[in-house]
Amino acid sequence: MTVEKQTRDPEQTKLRILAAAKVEFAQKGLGGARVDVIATRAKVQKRMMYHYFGNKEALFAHVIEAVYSDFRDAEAALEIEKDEPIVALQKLVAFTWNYYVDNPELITLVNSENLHKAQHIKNSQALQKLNRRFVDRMRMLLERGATAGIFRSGLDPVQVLITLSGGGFHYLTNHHTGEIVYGRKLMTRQAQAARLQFNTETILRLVCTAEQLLKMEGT
Amino acid sequence: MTVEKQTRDPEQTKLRILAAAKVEFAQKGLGGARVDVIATRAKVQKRMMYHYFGNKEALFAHVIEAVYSDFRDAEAALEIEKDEPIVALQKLVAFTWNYYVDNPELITLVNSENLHKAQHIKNSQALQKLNRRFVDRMRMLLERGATAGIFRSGLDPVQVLITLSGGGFHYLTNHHTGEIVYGRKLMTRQAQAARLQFNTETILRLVCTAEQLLKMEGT
DNA sequence: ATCATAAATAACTATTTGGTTATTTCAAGA
DNA sequence: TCTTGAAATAACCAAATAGTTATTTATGAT
Repeated sequence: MTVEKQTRDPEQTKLRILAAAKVEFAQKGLGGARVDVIATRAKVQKRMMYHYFGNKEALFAHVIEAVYSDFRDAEAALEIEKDEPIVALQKLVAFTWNYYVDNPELITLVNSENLHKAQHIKNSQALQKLNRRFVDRMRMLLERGATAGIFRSGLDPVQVLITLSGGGFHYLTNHHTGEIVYGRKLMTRQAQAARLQFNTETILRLVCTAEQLLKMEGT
Repeated sequence: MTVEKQTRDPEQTKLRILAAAKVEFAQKGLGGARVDVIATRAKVQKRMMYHYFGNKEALFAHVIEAVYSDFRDAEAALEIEKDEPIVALQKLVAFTWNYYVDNPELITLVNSENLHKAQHIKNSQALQKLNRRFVDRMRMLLERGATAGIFRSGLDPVQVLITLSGGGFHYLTNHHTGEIVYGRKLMTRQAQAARLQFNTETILRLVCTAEQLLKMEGT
């Protein structure tokens, strides 16, 4: 029987630390997270975390940046510019919602980063570039729709994006207090499906012209 | 000159602790908040906090409950049932937005409570009662509008409320990362006014019938 | 083979932190 | 006015916590 020898693998070690940190930071926030817990969960000596990442906050910054950039990469892969405007919008709303549902850490991590005034990503050039393209994609989509006469013209892509993401993000991030405030379960399969549908409707009604809405109500 | 003698005032002491706790919890979250900081800021011996509130988490629970119930009280005082539906809705959107802007602690406290799965308010009867009435007010408003033929019928008041509050809450809670994501200032006076206007528009387009929207575009 | 370097381990520490013990002081009701 | 319970103070403590020092060990290049 082989004694478990300490195989050296810096890449794997870094990834394990990052993965464990993501879970811990997402669960407790930056302030509530414990480096010992991260080390234990990563099955790594705490010292290695300091070796590879410097300190707790720098580790947090790494996690945030990775999580954000994964999100944008996935969104870019949708290639909504290839769909007709309404379908593209529906796809984007659904994608955003499903991504939040499938990656609940994203939400609590973003909240934690905001509690700290976004100081950990403030100077990330990589994120700024990713995000500029993200806004541009929405701008172009809105322009295509307006040219086709189905979207209102003059819509601010940033406002639309905030409303679009907020319709999912806000629901999910506050679902615990929400269940008390609204007196109903919010995370059942049906409730989730209902929210996605409602949010899709909200965005379409926001973006489409009144004439287009009348036309669609017929179907 | 009078030596500052220790005047006894339990009510004032409790209020000072509560006020200091609200600031500290809002600023750092439950996990990041420090009881020593709260005591210092309240100009109170730390022991008094334990005397009146038991422990850190119980104090947090008190803060959350107070903040929530202040919010609902203020909303109830609007008496939107006295206005015609569209005006009532506009008032409610504006009130909600302005309340968030004027009480930024509310937002971070709610986020923190959600990170802890709402366990501190889970059993509050008082909040449940307040909130049931809150949902009822929206339900009645939607019914009034539908009867008048200006709102769509069959709208779920909970979905509308979540979208309405989310349009403000999400914008404000994530404005730090938002400024990086969207590459623009989000908290200038103009940006704030623009967001309120946009959110009002979003809710009206969501709730009004297409015919009503066409009619309103004329003006 | 050996050597230099980075990876991994183990034990330690200064400080912080939530919470407590022990004591004094005020003020209202008998 | 005296007494009693609550309000306030001060000093203390054990556990937790982020970060370090010191040392060993595997591995790839020479």
